[in-house]
Amino acid sequence: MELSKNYLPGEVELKWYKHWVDSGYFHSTPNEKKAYTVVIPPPNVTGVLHMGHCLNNTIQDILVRRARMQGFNPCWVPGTDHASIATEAKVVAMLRERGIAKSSLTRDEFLGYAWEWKEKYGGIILQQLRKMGCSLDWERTSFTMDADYYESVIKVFVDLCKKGKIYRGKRMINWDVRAKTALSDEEVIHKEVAGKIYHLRYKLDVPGEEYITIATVRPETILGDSAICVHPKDDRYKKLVGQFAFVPLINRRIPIIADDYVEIEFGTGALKVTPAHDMNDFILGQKYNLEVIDTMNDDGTLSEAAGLYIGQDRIDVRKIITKDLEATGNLVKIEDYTHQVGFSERTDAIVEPRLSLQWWVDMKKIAAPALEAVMSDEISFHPAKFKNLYRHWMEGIKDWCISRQLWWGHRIPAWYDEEGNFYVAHNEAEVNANHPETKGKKLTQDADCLDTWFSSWLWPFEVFKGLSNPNNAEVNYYYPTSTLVTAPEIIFFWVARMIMAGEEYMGKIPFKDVYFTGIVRDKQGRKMSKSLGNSPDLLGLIDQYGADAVRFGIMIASPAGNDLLFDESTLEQGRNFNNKLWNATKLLKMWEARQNKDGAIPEDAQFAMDWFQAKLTTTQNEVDEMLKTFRLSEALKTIYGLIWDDFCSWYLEWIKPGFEQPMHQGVYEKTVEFYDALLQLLHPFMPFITEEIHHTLKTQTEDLCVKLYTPTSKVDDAVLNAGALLQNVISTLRDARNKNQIKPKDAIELHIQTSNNAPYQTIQNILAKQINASAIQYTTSAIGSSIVVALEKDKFYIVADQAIDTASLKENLLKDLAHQQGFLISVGKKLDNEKFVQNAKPEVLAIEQKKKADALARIQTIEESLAQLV
RNA sequence: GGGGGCAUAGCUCAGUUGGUUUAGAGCAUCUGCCUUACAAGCAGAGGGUCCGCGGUUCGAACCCGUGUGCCCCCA
Repeated sequence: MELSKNYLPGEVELKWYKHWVDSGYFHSTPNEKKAYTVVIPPPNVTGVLHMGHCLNNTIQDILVRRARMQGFNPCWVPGTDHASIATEAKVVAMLRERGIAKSSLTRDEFLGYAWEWKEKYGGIILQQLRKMGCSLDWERTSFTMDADYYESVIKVFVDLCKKGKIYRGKRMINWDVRAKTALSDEEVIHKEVAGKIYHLRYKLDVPGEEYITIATVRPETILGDSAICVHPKDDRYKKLVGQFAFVPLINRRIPIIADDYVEIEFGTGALKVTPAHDMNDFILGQKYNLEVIDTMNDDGTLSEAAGLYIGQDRIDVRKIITKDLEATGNLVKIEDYTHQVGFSERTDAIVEPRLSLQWWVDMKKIAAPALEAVMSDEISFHPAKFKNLYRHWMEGIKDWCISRQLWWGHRIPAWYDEEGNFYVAHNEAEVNANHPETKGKKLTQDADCLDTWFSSWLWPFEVFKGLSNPNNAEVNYYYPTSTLVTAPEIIFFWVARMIMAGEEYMGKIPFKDVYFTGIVRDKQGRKMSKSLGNSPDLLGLIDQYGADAVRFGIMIASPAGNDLLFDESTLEQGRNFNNKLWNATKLLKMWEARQNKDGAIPEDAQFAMDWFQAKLTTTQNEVDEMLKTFRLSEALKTIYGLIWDDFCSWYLEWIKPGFEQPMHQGVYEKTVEFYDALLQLLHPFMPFITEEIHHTLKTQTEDLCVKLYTPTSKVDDAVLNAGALLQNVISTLRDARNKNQIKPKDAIELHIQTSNNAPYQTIQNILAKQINASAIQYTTSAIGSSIVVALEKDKFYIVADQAIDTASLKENLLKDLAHQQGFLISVGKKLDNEKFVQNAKPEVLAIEQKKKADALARIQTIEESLAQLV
């Protein structure tokens, strides 16, 4: 079979993914093996694959594939989140394009369109995950609005109400005037905005005093003012406290109060208090029992209560009222002022603080066990630094507003009678049963839906129907899950709440390890986002480089818990690595055709094999350890180095036969075995190419995907050291050749001066091949007209048909000498220090003494070499 | 304003309870090679005030304090 010049990923990837799925390798059912469960952080049903997903799911796939090869029964559950706000926005936009206004539809009609949209466009992302090679169990795809799942969400709501952990309350909330919904704090994005601060004077109802001047960034809200507040220690205003002033334009008489909340230095030191439209003012209003005047409608226009500008948008009103205030002489001045403004994460509308009757989860009542689980390391965070962040948030936790003014989602199971009483139950019949007085009365269900996170917090157990079908065999087998892989930005939205729900409903934590990925940023360190347009087209990249190369590129640059700056050059590196693997395969296939069964395995090849076996085992153990501690990026780097440097650059060159010479069968077969072991180690990271080469090398009885990885035995350190010596000698002599401008094609003669020939004799054939030496001899004295190189305690003389550059040779030796002498001094300082000798551990002392002896020996070798040069 | 994190080579990062050579890797750079798997390659090299200052210690990239700069979360 002729292999192509370069590796071509396209067809290979399609072929193997289909084969894996058809073979049922990704499907899991409970069995006698140990489960390794991962639930995917469900992407929004509206989502398309981006770099964040790519990183996140590559990591999960690495863990899951590794577990599969280690003999676990892995189950990686796919699914999507109904994403109430995002999906509803998409559907509204689609309807608008068709000329249909949401307001013209009934709830059921709208939901009809929404489901239609979901079936047609939703979940594209799940198809895209297949392209990446993700070994998800596709027979278990879940959706947060599946019928059972929906029931469970309702059940949890009713249950928490019964337990008094959900309440209904009027609170200041973040209002999205475009989506006409409340937002949780986490859905508000604060941005710095260049605005203005307006100084306005209010006429005083005090004889002899004319005005008091306040400073505000929101002049349009003065119509809702119900007080002016100053600091009690502010001498400028002391005499005014307890007096009254008039709100300009409408002449409402409001009190002047004092509270140390006010900053004396800020603005004029006098604050207008608008309890209905500012979080802090609301708190002040409650404290001083001030009137709450809600001057805004739910669409951001001014309400009847404002008295003026009714029906006009608050942003337009700001301009108009400024002019009117100027006309009446109430405007003192306008200054530039930069401040934080909240924007809706979904609609980008300026968020308005607004009073509203909403449903809340009393977080203090459910947070304690979830905090304890993480602080006691029952759940481990990787990296651990996120523990602090988590503790801080959990200790200062605030109640969770869970109602959203949307139709797409889980409708709140509360019914109101005409007197405004409300009843929570699974359905209307249950309301009637529990409250006989409601029979025959007209009941109306709450129009709102629950926050999306109120359903996704059940994900780790409800994907196994842990709540809709309690104690079923699957949830008992798969729950708690093993590892959660997610972005640190949703530690509070999702991770913390899943832990709470797990404790509350399963009585068990939902996962043992949480691996926080970094955030994917562009080369300039900016977060990837649609608006910046700096998010690359992932499927295009997969087409261009291959899925394995994309996986490689994103993992190699991805230190645990640190953000990664995405740069396409790492994908190129991944593609080059594919090609390297492919070319090594081509080399082996060439050797396969030229085997020789006669005689024993040559001594130098045997040495190379022993060395690589030891190297492989050592590295396998290192990689095991790294993966156990979630250092995935380091593990990949280690495997990359093992394959490229140790296997390809050293080992294959060492066993390479002369031109068109055969290779001993024993060597060939062992080499194929080595390569297969390397492919297995790499498989979780780069599944496609490894599977392909696994089958190209020879006829296999099983697929690499499910081949069990067996832990390896002990390592022979002596052979590792011998290999390191050989590498060191080769590199040093190649450097000497280079520096003396000996052409690669020109052969040299090498004379070694050493007190112990033995270590060199086993490796001398390889050495000769690697430095292009026609002969290697041993000598007890200096060789004239040669290039001398000092290494350890030994000297090497290179004889070549080449003028010797004594000057550069001398320079190199002197440089080395200076280094060794400097080193000797630093070691000497320690050893001459009595306190060091007294206090240091014996093994540390021994090391220092050996360092000193080695340095002295090396200095002697170098000095002798220098002497010979003159 | 409150909290958390980071600072090591041009870039991205390792550096595992303070001592295994006056700090390592990959990428990038430079030099020489179209050497019979691979120029998407091979061989080799150069490159660092471990952010500044102070302290603890026989010994600090590592521990403590402080300053500076950057990032994130919350208000």
